[in-house]
Amino acid sequence: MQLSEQEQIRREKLQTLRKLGIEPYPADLYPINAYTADIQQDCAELEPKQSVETGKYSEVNLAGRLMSLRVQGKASFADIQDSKGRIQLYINRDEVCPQEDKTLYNEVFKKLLDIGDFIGVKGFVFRTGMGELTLHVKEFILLSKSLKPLPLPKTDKDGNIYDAFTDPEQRYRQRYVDLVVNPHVKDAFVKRTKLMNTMREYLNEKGYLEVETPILQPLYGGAAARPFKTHHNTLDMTLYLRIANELYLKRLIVGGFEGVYEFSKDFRNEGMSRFHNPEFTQIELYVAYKDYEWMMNLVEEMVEKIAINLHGTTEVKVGEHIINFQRPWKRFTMFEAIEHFTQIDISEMDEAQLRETCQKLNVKIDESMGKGKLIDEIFGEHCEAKLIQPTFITDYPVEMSPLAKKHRSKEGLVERFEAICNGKEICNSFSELNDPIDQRERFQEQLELGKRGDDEAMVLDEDFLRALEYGMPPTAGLGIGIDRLSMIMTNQPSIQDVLFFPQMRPEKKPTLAQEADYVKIGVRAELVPILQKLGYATIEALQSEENINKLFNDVCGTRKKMKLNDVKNPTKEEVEAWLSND
RNA sequence: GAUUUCGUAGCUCAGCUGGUAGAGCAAUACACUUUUAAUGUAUGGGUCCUGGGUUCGAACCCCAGCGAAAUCACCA
Repeated sequence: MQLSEQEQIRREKLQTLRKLGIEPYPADLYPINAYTADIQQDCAELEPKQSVETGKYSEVNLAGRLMSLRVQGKASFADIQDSKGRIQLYINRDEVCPQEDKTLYNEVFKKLLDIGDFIGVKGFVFRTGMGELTLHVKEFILLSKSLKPLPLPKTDKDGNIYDAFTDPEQRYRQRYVDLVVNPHVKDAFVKRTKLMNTMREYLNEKGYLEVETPILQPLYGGAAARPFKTHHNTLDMTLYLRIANELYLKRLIVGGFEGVYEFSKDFRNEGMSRFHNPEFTQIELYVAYKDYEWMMNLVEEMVEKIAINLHGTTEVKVGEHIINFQRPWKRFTMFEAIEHFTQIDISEMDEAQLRETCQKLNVKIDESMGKGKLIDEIFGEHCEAKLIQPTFITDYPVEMSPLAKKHRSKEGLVERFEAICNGKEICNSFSELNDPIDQRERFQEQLELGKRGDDEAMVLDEDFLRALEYGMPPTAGLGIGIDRLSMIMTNQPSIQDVLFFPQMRPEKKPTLAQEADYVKIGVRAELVPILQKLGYATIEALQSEENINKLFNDVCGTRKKMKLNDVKNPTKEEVEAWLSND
């Protein structure tokens, strides 16, 4: 691998440090007694030019990454960044080097440290004449040397950011760098975890059990989606990565648990977009003896609580909108919503009339779509995006909800709701179908849809039906997309901003030849850097060079250019030998 | 999967009509004891994404490929 000039310089510094008897990667632990953010908070009242003389902040031990270095002769300023924030350091030559020998300051600090290095510092807190809260350093130690330069955004006093590290590809591929140089990125992830913790606490308090169910499933089910397929060697059988855990959690309700939930990584083999990652997280919750009306109240309460825990208020800014999660949320039946946005009442229509309506409304349809799918398309096309404030949509057509219980009073519908927020579904819930005979028929209808060409139709799960036949109590079920909800709660426009490591195409690695590969065809090891410099990164590239004279001249010229005076030029016969293929 | 846009130094980006590759930050050297986007002076740093083509000459025009983003389709 060709190193950039800056990377080479840092490697040389590494050697110089070792020569000075300083280990750049020491093994000992480093004791810490304070964090930058706490100092900023606790010493906010300190006046300019005043120091903390007693207590914790008169003897601070901090550790973190060096993020800025402003050398000013015998004194220097630097910024250190730890897990909680940043603080300025003041380093005076004669204080860190009280003896004659000033190497530690002049050489180690000024020349051998780089931005990105981890250091530990000891000192006291004071405020400079310029008003900056600062740690006056008495001692420092290198904890870990950084060999690659960080992309370094700068912020001026008005808060304008320059040279920000913004390229999405690099940010997602090298999230570690993104997190170091873009502090707000960290914030979104902290909020995401807080969101999940809020849910967990809320559900635990109600006495529901957090459980784990299989990710590798012999039959995938519980949702309409294409799965990932894998293979188990010993059993010699196909397994699927789960697309949902619904059917397993319901088996647990059959088994006698009153409430179970799982934060479940699910996998769907479909397109990617800023709303879709192949693996994503859902929470699913099932509670016995409840119905979907009850579940709606739970969702409202839980999500309102999340907003308050994360933001201290029910109002959350999302893009252009302020979304208010305060209870109660608006409720629409699906037919009401469609009528509200299109002025068309479709509640009494048959399939043919629905097709006609779709055409009138410019909704794209195809032959495989049944009645339920048609209604869903109209809703998706004309209603969903317009629902910004959290809204419950209730009572879905039975055809698109094969696991939901038939509506207690409305023919052709099921007891199901979704919560829509910022134009996107954030949860899906229903009174669970617990009539095993009805459930079998619904699976069979799915098989029919599959035959009509719907490649996301569900498969029939005999074991699940057997479980239902033993009896499942009336149950309310819920699924909430954690990633989607996190996007809203942290005001991020893309799912990749709430996933640490979003799925990406593999980085293309040019298959660079190793030194040994060059040596194998007769190149002296000391000449390898020259060939790499010339751009012959692979043996093939080298051997496909037809002009021996040119190669010979280039090598000799480059040797001179790189000032490799100790390296002997190859003879022309030598060069010729590299290119002969044997 | 389709369309559009983008790919130039470690980072952010200029680069005119095709004519020797540029800036700021970062790096290196020197100066500087409270600076803060520190400053001043000097220096080094490039597979212009890859491969073809057109041309006397390509970062620039054409074709193909790779990667990314946005929009759309499928989906949560």
